[in-house]
Amino acid sequence: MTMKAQFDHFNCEDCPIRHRAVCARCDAQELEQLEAIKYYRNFEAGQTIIWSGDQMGFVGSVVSGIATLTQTMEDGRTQMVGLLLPSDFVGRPGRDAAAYDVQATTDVVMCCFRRKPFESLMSTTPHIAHRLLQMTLDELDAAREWMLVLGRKTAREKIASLLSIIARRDASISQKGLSGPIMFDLPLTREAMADYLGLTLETVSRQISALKRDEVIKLTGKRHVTIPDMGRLMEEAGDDSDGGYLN
Amino acid sequence: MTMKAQFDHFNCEDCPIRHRAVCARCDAQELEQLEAIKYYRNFEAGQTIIWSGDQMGFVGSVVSGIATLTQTMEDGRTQMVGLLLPSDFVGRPGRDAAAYDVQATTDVVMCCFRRKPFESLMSTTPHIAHRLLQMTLDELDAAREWMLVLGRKTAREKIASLLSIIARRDASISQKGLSGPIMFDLPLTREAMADYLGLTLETVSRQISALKRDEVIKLTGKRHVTIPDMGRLMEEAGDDSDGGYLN
DNA sequence: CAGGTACCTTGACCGAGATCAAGTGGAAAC
DNA sequence: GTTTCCACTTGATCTCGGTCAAGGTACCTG
Repeated sequence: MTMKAQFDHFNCEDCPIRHRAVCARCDAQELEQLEAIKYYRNFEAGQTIIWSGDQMGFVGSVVSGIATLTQTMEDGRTQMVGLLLPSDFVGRPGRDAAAYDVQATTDVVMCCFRRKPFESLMSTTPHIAHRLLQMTLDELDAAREWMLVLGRKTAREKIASLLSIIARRDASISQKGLSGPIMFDLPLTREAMADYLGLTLETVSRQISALKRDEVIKLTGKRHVTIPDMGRLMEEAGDDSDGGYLN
Repeated sequence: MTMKAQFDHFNCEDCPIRHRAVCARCDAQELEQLEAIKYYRNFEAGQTIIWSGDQMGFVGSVVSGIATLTQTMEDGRTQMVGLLLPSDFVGRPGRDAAAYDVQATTDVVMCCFRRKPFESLMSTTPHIAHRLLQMTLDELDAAREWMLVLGRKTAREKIASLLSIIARRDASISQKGLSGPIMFDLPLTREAMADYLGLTLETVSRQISALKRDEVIKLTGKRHVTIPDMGRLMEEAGDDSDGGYLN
């Protein structure tokens, strides 16, 4: 309920995702054109932002909060296919109907662009199309890394992989680096983690307990995680722990 | 050994993937610029086209044959993360080192573009960038469908899903439609199917035998498949069998 | 404070798919 | 023709993670 009004409108110049979102490369004049077709929408934790199959009147960016992309089979089995963080893009230009459910896992603010005007803007300003291509290629890489997790990793490795992804993302946002202990809050319930990793929530819970018992992680409450040794966690994830590159 | 010379060079105008590849939208003048930086390369079945980590001097399109994108863990577990068919794009503009292994599963002809010139061409001709965005978005959708298969489907459903993907692709290339029996040759070994689906080759073999026993498919030899009833197969895959849309 | 609810943990048991092992079939090689 | 090899099949057994079930904990609300 609090502080929502501040998002009813603000300038692109002051936008917290200005330098990472689909508009990152736009110049002042292009931003102006975007401003003309944009509007903000707020969603509460748990709310469904888009239902699969819905007509898409808009595309847009996550400004703050975390949302999930999920696919559901007729019998109810669900698989998360995307985790949307601030600056991530929602929707597909040129597509009428949504292909996935989009749900807010925390309170979410979205910067929406009316779809048709956005599409024509895209065809005239290469900066937007080019940035969107770059972001889509990154997402494709992430999806492929995730496929290895889903197809070939054990439950323990899956949990360790998820934790290391979240840890790296947090480190990259907060600019803290990966040496020394890392702390963060899990933005997902056990069930959402299970849907992410192709597991059941019971298995997620058991493996988190096991990693805690083995001192790979520390837990404060149920959501606050401390990682004393990032290298150790990455070994558990089955990843090359040779430092690696920070995106 | 036979008939390779014909691919040493031919005109883009006569190219079998002219209307589907990254160059699909290019006009005559743009094609000319592409011609100047392109060359053909032939690979034999089983050959590795690109090793993960290699410097990428080129990007390109599969002209004919089938290749796979795979990721491998240190202990040897491998997961296929992409199946490359004629017209599919290989490589990522702007990236120096290959992220995945690319292997030819049949004899493959590639149309390669030297990377640096291709990148600068891309920034001047929106037709290429736009087509690449479209293809990347399609690949991302395919990857997400695949994530549902890997994370939530049973072994039997996985096999049925793979067969239905191949069947639909063949139908779309040969323009035969999906009513009536469908026939095709499996382009993958049991092991490659296992790597695709996150299974072992033994499980793949058993499930194929089971689908044959239950008359969902017919086998002639080990590779030639006949699908008497596509709706039945899609039920087995756990997909909505409501006809669906053909891409 | 009691009661409810949402989220999480833990235990007991079970089964789908992995693992280990042996055998088959067909095509190329000698 | 037989040897070899590779892709594949099938069987026996094991195990990881799923299923079912019973609490536990923190935070609401009345």
